[in-house]
Amino acid sequence: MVKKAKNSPAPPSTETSRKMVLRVRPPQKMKQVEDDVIEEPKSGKKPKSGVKKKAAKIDSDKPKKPPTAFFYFLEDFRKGFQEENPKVKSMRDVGKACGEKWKTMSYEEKVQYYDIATEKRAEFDRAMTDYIKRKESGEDTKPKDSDSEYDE
DNA sequence: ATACTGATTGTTGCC
DNA sequence: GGCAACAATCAGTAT
Repeated sequence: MVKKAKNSPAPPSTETSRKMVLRVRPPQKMKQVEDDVIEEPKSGKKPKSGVKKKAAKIDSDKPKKPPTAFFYFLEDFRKGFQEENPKVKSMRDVGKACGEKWKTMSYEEKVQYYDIATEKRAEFDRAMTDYIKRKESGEDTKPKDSDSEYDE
């Protein structure tokens, strides 16, 4: 008996029809106004599969995708894992262990993280809207406060 | 020394 | 319905 492999992680009633406007990739080719332009500071690596380009992410203004429930679980799991496995080095090993345990977790246990992720997504949605609004409003990134250009 | 990789699952958007 | 790509993290590896 291999136990029911299908855990059926189907939330009874949490998020089903959530028409979130989380647009990670603009489907339509916008004007693509190269204002700030995505100028890769590096050799010009663009995100392919397994994207992980760190360093010099100028898009600090752009709200990135919020971590999923699994990621939140990872954060917590990582701490405990490192304590019991100080020899473990990076997330690779932890991730595997975490993923394994994640599958063994019950929905009730996972739902906690799901809830967090859901909230984060909502917040992200708002952040994105605000970001877009701000951008359309005319991205006024002027770190120069004080220094009144107008002489009063 | 710096940039990138790998591994995990979830979420999301388009075709 | 399914795929592709991206989200964090961190040590290790490659140039």
